[in-house]
Amino acid sequence: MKKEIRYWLMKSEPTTYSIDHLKKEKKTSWEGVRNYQARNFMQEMRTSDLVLFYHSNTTEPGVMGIGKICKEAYPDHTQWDKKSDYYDPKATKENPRWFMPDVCFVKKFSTPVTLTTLKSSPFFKDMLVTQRGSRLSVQPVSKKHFDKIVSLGDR
DNA sequence: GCCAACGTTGGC
DNA sequence: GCCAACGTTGGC
Repeated sequence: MKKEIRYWLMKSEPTTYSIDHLKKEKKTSWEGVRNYQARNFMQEMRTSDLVLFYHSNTTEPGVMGIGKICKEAYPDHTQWDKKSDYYDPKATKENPRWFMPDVCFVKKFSTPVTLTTLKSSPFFKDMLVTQRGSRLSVQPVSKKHFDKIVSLGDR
């Protein structure tokens, strides 16, 4: 069976969870996503897929480094936790609504690839993240965009 | 802190 | 099933 690596972009607010947190922990469960489109993308993710780790809602939003999917989507336990911000009263154990993969650390860029950089080049103009009003926190990325961003960030 | 863009909710 | 009201995201 053919197995092709796919590429993704995942947003996180650095005050909540930054690339440095991931670097230190090596691995994290991507809990808290409460958007169906983002959830569906996470369910498509396969082990070894690569992820652009993006900082949102910060002074310089942009891609900070690379992660890798190290466990495929499974139910997000915070949906059942009444004390959690991510609690969803409509989710049941029999019928979980929300799923998350585990993401492992690969590398932190020496040079972050900022949203400004991405927006300034026509090469990236059809990326979802550069489109105005794109709030989607988990997005597919093409190989050409992934490779280019890595070449800009990792040097 | 503002606000545009977008997703979700709920009344009808 | 429509759509107005509301809540959230996230750049600036």
